[in-house]
Amino acid sequence: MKGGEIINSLKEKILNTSIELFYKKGFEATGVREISKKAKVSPSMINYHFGSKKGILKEIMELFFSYMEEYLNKEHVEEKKFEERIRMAIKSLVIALRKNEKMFKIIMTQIPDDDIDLIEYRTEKMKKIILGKIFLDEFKGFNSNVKYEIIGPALSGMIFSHFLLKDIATQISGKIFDDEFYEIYPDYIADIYLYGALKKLKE
Amino acid sequence: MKGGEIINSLKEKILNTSIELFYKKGFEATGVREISKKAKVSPSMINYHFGSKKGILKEIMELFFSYMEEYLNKEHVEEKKFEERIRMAIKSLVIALRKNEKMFKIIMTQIPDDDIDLIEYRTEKMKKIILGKIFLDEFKGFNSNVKYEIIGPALSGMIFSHFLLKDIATQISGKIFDDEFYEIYPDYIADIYLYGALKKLKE
DNA sequence: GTCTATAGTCCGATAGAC
DNA sequence: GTCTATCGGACTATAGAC
Repeated sequence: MKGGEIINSLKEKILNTSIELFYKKGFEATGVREISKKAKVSPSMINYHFGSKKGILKEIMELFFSYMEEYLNKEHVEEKKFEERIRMAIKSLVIALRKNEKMFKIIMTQIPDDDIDLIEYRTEKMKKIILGKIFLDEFKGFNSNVKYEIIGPALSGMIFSHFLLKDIATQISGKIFDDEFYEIYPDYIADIYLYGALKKLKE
Repeated sequence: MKGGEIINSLKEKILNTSIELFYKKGFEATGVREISKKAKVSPSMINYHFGSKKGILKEIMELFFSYMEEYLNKEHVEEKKFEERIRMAIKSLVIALRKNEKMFKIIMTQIPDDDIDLIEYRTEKMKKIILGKIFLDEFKGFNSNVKYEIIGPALSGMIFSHFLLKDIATQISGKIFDDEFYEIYPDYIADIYLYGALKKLKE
């Protein structure tokens, strides 16, 4: 499971099936019987391998965040200038989220808000990714009265909402998001964010 | 219920309690017993007034969309120029969503994806709000090769994600979104969208 | 219109055999 | 490590009295 080892194939089957079902139907709407039936294992295997249904959620979070940290650490953006750093940060974030979009949606929308452990774990990890690694560091060179609690979330909002609202966007517009789309998407977002829609529209 | 009439106080109690619970815990995680207990009515009143638990969801959608349509129809932006129209559209959308942020989050994240009727109803109404009323009309004056399926969602993404991820944003940043915040928020979003973050940072 | 009582189903978790 | 069988409780919806 960790780092691509192939151990415990049954556990992986449960995990992958759970990701599909939690993504499509939601955590609460998915029963352990449904997971075990679709994964072709016994229901008791869920409790044996994960302790409880919530235990699956915990492992999904660990898998997602360990992937994200590893992926985003690979990038060396320190030596680039501001525009280029923002552009690269957007590109790598889009790639990383696209590879894990089901887990991302589950983690952002399906964690029960009364499970303090899971909520705190998510908060800590998201803080590391959003504040530490990607956005706030980039703004340190600037000394203005800009509200960072708007300008940062404005960027992450453009990206996050795409992955969270993908299905609804497809229902509304009919647009399907394929490889061709994701090739131009990060640069478009970067352009709008850095230079605005007006420049984009008039060019 | 419609247009502020005060009829059927028990039905309203159930509806308001449901909005609170669906927002906080999610639709599936909330039981009819819990709603009825908190609203201090009998569980059978839910089926009497709404037919089923899903019936509450349907009424929440109708309430939200009738409010949004009424509110957004009040604005007369046709005579303004592009920048001003975008700015006003953002402001009225933010005000309308803030007034109904709980219903909005429920509608965007809690509709069961296998309930075709509810999904289609949401799609039709969202299309009317997003495509027809607010964004796409604004771009008709431009003849460029700009991808509207990016530039439109980029704007709605900045706004929608704020309301969908508010709680997580507060957990991460500690920031609380008060009246003061919402006074500057729409213009900030408009500035970033129209002219970009770089201009904002350097001014 | 509102209640109590309950029917009928499904839930997550576990005991115990292999 | 994997299975079958089952416990105890919670679920939504409804019947029927008032």
